[in-house]
Amino acid sequence: MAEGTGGPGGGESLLFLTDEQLRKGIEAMFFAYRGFTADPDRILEGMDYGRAHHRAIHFIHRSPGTTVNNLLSILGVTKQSLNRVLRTLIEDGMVESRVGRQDKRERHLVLTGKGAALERELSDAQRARMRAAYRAAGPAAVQGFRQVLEAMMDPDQRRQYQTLKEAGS
Amino acid sequence: MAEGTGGPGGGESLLFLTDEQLRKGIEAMFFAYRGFTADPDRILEGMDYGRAHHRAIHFIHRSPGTTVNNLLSILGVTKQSLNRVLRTLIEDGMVESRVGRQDKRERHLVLTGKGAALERELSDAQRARMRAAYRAAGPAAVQGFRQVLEAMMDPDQRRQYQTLKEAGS
DNA sequence: TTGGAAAGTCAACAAGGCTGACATAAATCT
DNA sequence: AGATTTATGTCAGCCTTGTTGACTTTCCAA
Repeated sequence: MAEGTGGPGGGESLLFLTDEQLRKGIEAMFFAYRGFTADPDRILEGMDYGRAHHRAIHFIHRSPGTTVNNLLSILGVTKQSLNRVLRTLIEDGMVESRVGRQDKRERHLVLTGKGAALERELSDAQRARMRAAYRAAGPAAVQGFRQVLEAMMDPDQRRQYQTLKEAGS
Repeated sequence: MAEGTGGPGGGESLLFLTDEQLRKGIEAMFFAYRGFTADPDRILEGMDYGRAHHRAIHFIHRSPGTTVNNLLSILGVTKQSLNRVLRTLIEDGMVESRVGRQDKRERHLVLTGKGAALERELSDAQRARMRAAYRAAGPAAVQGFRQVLEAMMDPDQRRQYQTLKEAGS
C-alpha cells in the first residue's frame, strides 16, 4: 500500500485503470461539475440570465474584442443559440458589439463596465470554490487534475484550451 | 521556474493559487466536461434519449433496486423531470419498476437485459475515454484529479459520492 | 382511522440546445 | 463589374430537460 505506483516487476501498476477506478472518476466528474457550476448558477438565477450567458461573458472577458465566429467555435453552439444570448447581453448593456475596422463584416465583442462587474462577481464565486479545492488538495494534486482534464478533451477542444492558456498573462 | 512547488522559506509555494492558475482550472473543467459527455451523447442522439436518460441508467445500474426517491436525491432534479425520463425508459423496456415488498409505495428500479446492454454500450464509450486520459496522465495525476474533484463538490454531493464509492466492489 | 409520506400524473412554462430559410453587408475572386 | 463567399443577424419552429403548482392514489404508522 505504500507504493501507489509500484508493482511487481518494476513496471507501473495498472490498478488505476480498472473499471472500478474509472467508474469513480466518471462519478467524480458528474458530482464535481455540479459544484463547479453551482455558485454562478445561484448568482444568475432570478436575473434573467443562465449558464449560457455566463459562458459568453467569461470568454468575452477572456478574449476582449473576439469576433462572434471565434466565440462560436469556442462555445461549440450554433449562431442562433449564441445570438439569442448575445442580443440580451447587448440590450442590457453588458456587452458592446463593435464593427471591425479592417473587416467591417466582423463584430468585435467587449464587456462594458457593467458587464465586467458581473463577470467579476461570477468569476469571484467560481474561483473561490476552485481555490478552496486547490488548497485542500495541494499543488501536486492540482497538477494531476489539470493533466487528466487535458487528456480528456477532444483534440479540437484541447487546441482551443491550449490557445487560451498560452494567451494568459 | 524549475521548482513548481518550491518557494522561499521552506513553506509550500502558493503560486498554484493565483487567479491565473484558477482560471486555467475553470477552463479545463469546461472543455473537459464537453469531452466527458461527448461519446455517450453521440450514441444517444437519434435514439430518442438524451443525457438525462444516460444519468438515470447509470445510477440504476450502479445501485440496482434503488428507489425513485433515492435516485431523485442523487440526480438532483425534480420528480417530474425524472418521471418523464423514467416513463420512457420503462415503456421502452429498459428499466423495470418493481413495487416494494416491505413498503409497497416505493418503486424499486432495475435495468432489464436490454437496459443493461445500453448501459454497457454507454459506459464502455465513456470509460474508454477516461481510460485513455488516465493512461496518458499516469497514476499520480489520477490521484490528484480525484482529490481536486472531491474537494470541489458540495458537501451533500460529496456524501453521495462517498457512499457510492464505498459501495463499489 | 386519520395524517402524512411516497409515488404518479397533468398542465404550463422557461432555458437553451437544434435546424432551416432568408437578409444584408462586406470582402474576395473571376 | 459581376458573381461568389463570408460574417452576421433574424424569424420560425422544434426538442430536451429543467422548473412550479395542483391533484390523486396508495399505504405505512401513530
